[in-house]
Amino acid sequence: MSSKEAKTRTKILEATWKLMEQNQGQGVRMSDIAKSAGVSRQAVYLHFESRVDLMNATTKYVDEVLGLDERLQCVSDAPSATKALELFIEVWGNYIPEIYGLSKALLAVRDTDEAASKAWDECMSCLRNASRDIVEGLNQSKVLSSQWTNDAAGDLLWTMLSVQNWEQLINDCGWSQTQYVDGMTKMIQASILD
Amino acid sequence: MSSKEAKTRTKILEATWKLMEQNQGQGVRMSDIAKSAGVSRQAVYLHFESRVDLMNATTKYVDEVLGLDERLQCVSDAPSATKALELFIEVWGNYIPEIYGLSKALLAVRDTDEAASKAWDECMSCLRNASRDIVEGLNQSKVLSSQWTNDAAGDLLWTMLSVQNWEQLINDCGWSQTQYVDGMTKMIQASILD
DNA sequence: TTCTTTGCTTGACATTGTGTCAAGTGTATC
DNA sequence: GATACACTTGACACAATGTCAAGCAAAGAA
Repeated sequence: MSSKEAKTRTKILEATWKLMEQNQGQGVRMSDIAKSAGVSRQAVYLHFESRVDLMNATTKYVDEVLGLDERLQCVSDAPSATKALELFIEVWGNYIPEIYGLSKALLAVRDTDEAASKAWDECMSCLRNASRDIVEGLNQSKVLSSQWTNDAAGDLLWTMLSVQNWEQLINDCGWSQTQYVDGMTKMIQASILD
Repeated sequence: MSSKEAKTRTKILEATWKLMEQNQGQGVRMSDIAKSAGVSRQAVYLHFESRVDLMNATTKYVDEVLGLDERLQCVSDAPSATKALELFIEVWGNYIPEIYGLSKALLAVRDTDEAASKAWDECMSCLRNASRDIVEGLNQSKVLSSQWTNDAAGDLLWTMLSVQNWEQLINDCGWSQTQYVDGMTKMIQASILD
C-alpha cells in the first residue's frame, strides 16, 4: 500500500498550507504541522528533508491545486492586447490573497536559503514570463508607450504586481481588494500604455 | 565617566550597522556584533534589552547619522511641485542603498515582533508623509491626474518607492541605480501626473 | 499461519542562538 | 582605602530544528 505513503504526504502538505495561511506564514513550527496533520513530528521528516524542503514542496502542491496557469488561460484568449493586460492584472491580483500566507513564509526564508530562493524564483518566473508576453503583445499592437523597452516595461509590470506591493496597499494603506485591482490597473495602464 | 558608557553604546550601534550592511541583514548574531564591537556578548545586553531593541536603536541611530530629513530639505525648496516630485524620487532612491542591509533585517523581524514593526512604521511614516506632501503640492498646482484622490496617489507613490521594489528591480531585474531612479521617475510621472 | 517489509511512533539526544544570572575584575572618584 | 560603576566571565534555561535507534502494527509473501 504505497498509497498510504502518498496519503500521509498529502495530509502534511495540506496541513502546512492551512497553517501557513492561518498564521500568515509566521510562527508555524514543525510540531504544529505534524499535530495538525495527525502524524508524529518525525513522520514529517520521513517525508521531507527539512523545513525548507517542506515549504518548497507545499509551494509546488499549492501551485498545482490552484492552477495559476489555467487561470491565466483566459488572458491568452483575450480579444486584444490591452484587454489581456486588464485581465492579467485582475486574475493575478485576485490570486495573491489565496497564496499570501505561503508567500510570506517562503519570502521570509528566501534570504537565508538557496533552495527556498530557487523555489520562489521558479514560482515567480511564471508571472514574469506572463508579464513579458503581455508587454510583447502590447508592443505588437503598437500601444506600448515609446519610453520603455520591452524588457524595462516587463520588469516594471512584474514589479508593480509583486506580493509585497499588494500587502502594502491592502495592509498598510487599507485598500480593499477591488480598490487594489482597479488602482493597479489604472496605474499600470497610465505608465506603460501610449 | 558616563561618557564611557555612551562610547560603548555607540561602538555597538556602529558594529551592528556595519555587520547588517555587510551581510544584508542576514545571519548576524548577537555574538558577532559583540565581537565586532570589541565587547563581551553580555555587554550588549547591558545596553539593549534584546536583539529587536538593538535593531530599533540602530535604525534610529542610522537615521540620525544619515539624516534623511535634511536630505529631503532640498525637496521642500524645489521651485515647482513637479520638480519636487523628481527630487523626492532621486533623494529617496539614492538613500535606499545606504540603508538596505538594515532595512532587510528590520523587515525580516517585522512580522514576528510588534516593536520592530513600530520602529519600521515610524521610519516609513517619514517617507509616507513626504509622499503625501508631494501629492498635495501637485494637486494644488493642478498637475495631479484627475483619476486619483490625494490619498490614493499618496499611497501609490509611497508603495512604488518601497525598498522591496528597489530590491526587486536592482537584484532580480539587474537594473543599475541610475536606471532605477530614471525608470521610477518616468513611471511615477506617467501614472500620477496629468 | 508465520515471516518480512513498510510506514509510522516514541523518546532521547545534539545543536544553535537568544536571553538570564551571579560572581568577579579593573578603574576612576570620593 | 572604600565605593560605585562599566564591563567580563562562565554557567545556565529555553525553544526550535534536525538526528538516531528501537519498537510497533498492519499489509503482503512464504
